[in-house]
Amino acid sequence: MESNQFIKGSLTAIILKLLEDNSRMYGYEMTKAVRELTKEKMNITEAALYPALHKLVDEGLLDTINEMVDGRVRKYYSLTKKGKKEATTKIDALNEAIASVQIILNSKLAYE
Amino acid sequence: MESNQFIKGSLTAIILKLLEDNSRMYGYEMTKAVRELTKEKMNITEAALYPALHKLVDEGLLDTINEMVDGRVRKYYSLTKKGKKEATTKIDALNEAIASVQIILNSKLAYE
DNA sequence: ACTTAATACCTAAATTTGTTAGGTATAAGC
DNA sequence: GCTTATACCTAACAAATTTAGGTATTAAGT
Repeated sequence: MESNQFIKGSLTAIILKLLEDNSRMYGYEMTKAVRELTKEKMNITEAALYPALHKLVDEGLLDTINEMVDGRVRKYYSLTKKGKKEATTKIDALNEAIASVQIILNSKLAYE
Repeated sequence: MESNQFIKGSLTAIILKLLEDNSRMYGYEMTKAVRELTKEKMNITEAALYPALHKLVDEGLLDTINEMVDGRVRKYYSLTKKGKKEATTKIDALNEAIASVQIILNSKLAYE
């Protein structure tokens, strides 16, 4: 997995989508989920993920609950009410952006 | 057009795709082409475009030729041999990245 | 007992990329 | 003479991600 440079800015939407479908997840679980779902094609690094999660908490889009599991702390994230609205907005926006990119990528663009 | 934050990193691939289809284009023309093709949904600002073009020239992926048209200089860009190879690679990579994002965005992801 | 892999959290410095906010200059339309 | 469109550009800043670590527990292998 050389690079993720193509999905810059989409990380937030991906996090929100995961939490829209799962009600609660913890960070490490998200990285595994994305790797498995995309068959190792996409890897969300923890160094990118954790700051992104903290920012979403600061913005009031996510809540957290700590739970002890097997002697380790897990920090579960879930969408706030505001987060649920934002999830819809951000996911729609990303889908539209992708649609635009695909117009460019997947057509013969003899311009003018 | 509030923001392009979703397409970060894809600008290079878009430039290469435009030049793959058109053999030569100038910067201002690229911005117009993308706006028109995406029906104003995507806007590539000149401030993002020109530095990106210069970088691709520095990397040996693009050649330039200046031409006088109506008393103004136009700088036409075209793919070098190396640029043609990179175009294929980068476009494929972006398509795969998009496919991965779509797996996440467009399915019920009850994980675990 | 020791080491490695997996789980689970995290940060800091540096880089990359893009935005914001300009600047220059010519041509065309009113 | 003023505005819009064409056509190039840069510099300062902000945002997002990468690189490169760190800490700590549990499970598995030797």
